[in-house]
Amino acid sequence: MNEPELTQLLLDWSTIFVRLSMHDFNRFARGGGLSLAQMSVLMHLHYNGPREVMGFAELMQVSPAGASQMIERLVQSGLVQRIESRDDRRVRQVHLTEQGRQVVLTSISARRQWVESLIARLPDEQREAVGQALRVLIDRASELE
Amino acid sequence: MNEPELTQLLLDWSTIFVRLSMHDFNRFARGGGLSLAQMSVLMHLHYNGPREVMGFAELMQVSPAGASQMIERLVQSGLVQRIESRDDRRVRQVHLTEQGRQVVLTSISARRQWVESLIARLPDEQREAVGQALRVLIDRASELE
DNA sequence: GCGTATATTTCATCTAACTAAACTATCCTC
DNA sequence: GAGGATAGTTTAGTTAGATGAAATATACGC
Repeated sequence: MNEPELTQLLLDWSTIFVRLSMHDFNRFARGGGLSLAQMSVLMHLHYNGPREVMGFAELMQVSPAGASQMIERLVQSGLVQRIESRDDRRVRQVHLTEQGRQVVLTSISARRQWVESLIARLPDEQREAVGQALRVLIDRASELE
Repeated sequence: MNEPELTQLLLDWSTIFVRLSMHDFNRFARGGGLSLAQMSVLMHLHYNGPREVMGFAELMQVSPAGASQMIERLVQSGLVQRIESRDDRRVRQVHLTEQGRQVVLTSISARRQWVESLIARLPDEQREAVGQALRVLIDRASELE
């Protein structure tokens, strides 16, 4: 199998994944009283770890003022907390609170459900191969950045 | 390999995928002058096809009024168009315009880039197995809904 | 120490996004 | 064809999200 074919297969899979995931994302964000932008911040914190306020400004392509206020609203809601950096006291690291983490995990658990039911449909004789393939992808992806 | 192990592997891969994709999403949305909510609508249209205004209200968990206004702003920007349904003249199907489609494709092309560079890192002897595994996942996933 | 650069916040202000309620147009049922 | 249900829009009013400009606190270079 050549590279373009393989690339296309992985993109096809990505399409399916995005289609299934996006619905959950909207549902849990708004269902929990959060805007998409707020949920996006929480997801970033979950997947990429704590980040400075300026980091969010760059990440979300907004002004420092905008980022500061976005974080402030999330602090007010009890979903994140700001922790002063010891190295540089101008900087504040934004962390998920336990409550914030729960919001993210609830949303992600919806994904777990469809992933489980997908795995359950795999024929026994193909499980080993799928497992190996996923391991390879995960290993190689970790070298990407 | 048992189901829980396999589920975990697929979730691990999902985590990597989301982490890599989310950055592009923010960057292209705001870089193109769109809010996350607007980009989300365009993505939905791309991945799931045309949809009625009421469909968006349910999907995004907003009131019919909110959905109507959101679509109106996108129409004003030239990214989507409303087409009256022939069957039921109360209904208007929302479609991507060519311009809207380009916005989505530009954002998605960022993913193509990292997918290509990931595939390029796969050892030759594992390509066949990865290709097979992806085909299996894609086939089974299409049975999910 | 002094001047400059950086991280963040605050303020005034504008637009986006949302809701409830009232309204229009169309469909469906009996 | 009258009455009620459904799809969507409009309006008035609220909150979130954005900006630029000014303020504060801290760090860094010389």
